[in-house]
Formats: sequence, C-alpha cells, structure tokens
Amino acid sequence: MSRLPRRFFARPTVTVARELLGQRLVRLVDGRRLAGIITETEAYTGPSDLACHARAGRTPRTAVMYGPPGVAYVYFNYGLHWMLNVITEPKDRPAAVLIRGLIVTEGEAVVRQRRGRAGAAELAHLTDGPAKLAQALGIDRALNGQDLCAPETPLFIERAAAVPAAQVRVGPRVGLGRSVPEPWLSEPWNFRATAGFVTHILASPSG
DNA sequence: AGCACGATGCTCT
DNA sequence: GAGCATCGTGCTT
Repeated sequence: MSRLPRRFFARPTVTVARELLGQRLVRLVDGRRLAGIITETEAYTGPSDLACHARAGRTPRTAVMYGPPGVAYVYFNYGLHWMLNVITEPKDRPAAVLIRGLIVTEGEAVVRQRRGRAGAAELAHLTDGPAKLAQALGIDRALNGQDLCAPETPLFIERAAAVPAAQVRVGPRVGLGRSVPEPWLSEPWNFRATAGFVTHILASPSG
C-alpha cells in the first residue's frame, strides 16, 4: 500500500486527473481508516484557464495552489460545501485536480453515519459528488494545505489498479457558470469511470 | 429520470 | 454586493 509520490502530481494537470481514476483516497480519522476508489476528477490547469481559481492570480484563498504539488487545496462553496483538490505541476504553477467522486471501500458504516439522512443511499451514489465525498470523509478547511505525500499524514492517495481507457469517459467540466468563456467552457477535462468500472469495484473492493 | 429552487457564507470586485 | 468547481427536496413526466 504505497502513497502516490510527489512526482506523480508534479506532471501536467490533465494527465494527473486522468491517472487519478482508480486510485485510492484514504482518510484517517478518529483512529479509523476511511477509503474509496476515485471515479471522477476534473483538471483546472492554471492562470490561463478561465475556469480555474488561479485565473485571478494569487489571493489568500489560492495561495496553496502556488506551493508544491501533492498538497490538498480545500475550499468552501455555496455556503455549505467543501471541495477537495490536489495541487499539480511544479511549484509556482497554480493548478489542481478536483476530486469529484469515489466509491467507498473501507469504513462504510462510518461514512453512512457522516452523510446523515443521505447515508442510506446506494453505495454508488453515496459519494458521487465533490461535496458528498468531502462530508463523507470529514474533509474541511482544517485539511487545506495538508501534504498528501509526507509520511504519517491523515489524508493521502494510495496506488491502486489503473482504469483502462475503455472504461473512462471524457467530457467537458461540470458545473461551470455560463460566464466561463470558450474554449475553457468546453475543454474535455472531466474524467469519469464508466458504470462498468463502478460495478467491478463494488464486486471486488480490494482490487 | 429530469427540472426548479432554496439553503448559506466566503471571496473578490 | 454578486457570484459561486453543489446538494437535497419536492414536484412533474
């Protein structure tokens, strides 16, 4: 069970987004291990990407994006929701991958509790959104700036089986406002594992 | 299965 | 003061 190393994240953001599919996000909380296989990601490629938070340059919020890769960028949205990103590309290049969905493979009982009323959902729909998985894994502002690559941290990503190309759907990013201009609005930078892959994970969560 | 809408607060103009 | 990288509910097909 090896952590993805910093060099994994120090690559082009779109590549990292694609290759994060199938990897295992792990959260250690209250002495328990909560984990899931990543099924959806989205690339935000830097200042020239007008959908990326770094488009406005360095601000207090985006400061961690300018730091080293492999660090968590967690921000608050819509007055309710936390979003987990992982910083990509070499230091001083502000870009990140948004983790948008996963299938829980460890700690299901705790996750269902954390999700409250929605905790009774089918496993495939329990954490199929960025705010859902943040709530499920107890991710909030306390983890902003957390290094995922150092040893002994409470949040990291473990190497797991890659998702074959036949089981990946590529499309435009979800949830961007209409004010985002082309070509950024339509860049195919959302990556999602197919229902077939999800079924496979549900059938054999360990691999 | 799909659309409309309200909740709720931080960030930057 | 506007605009959000959203979710759950409740209503319509």
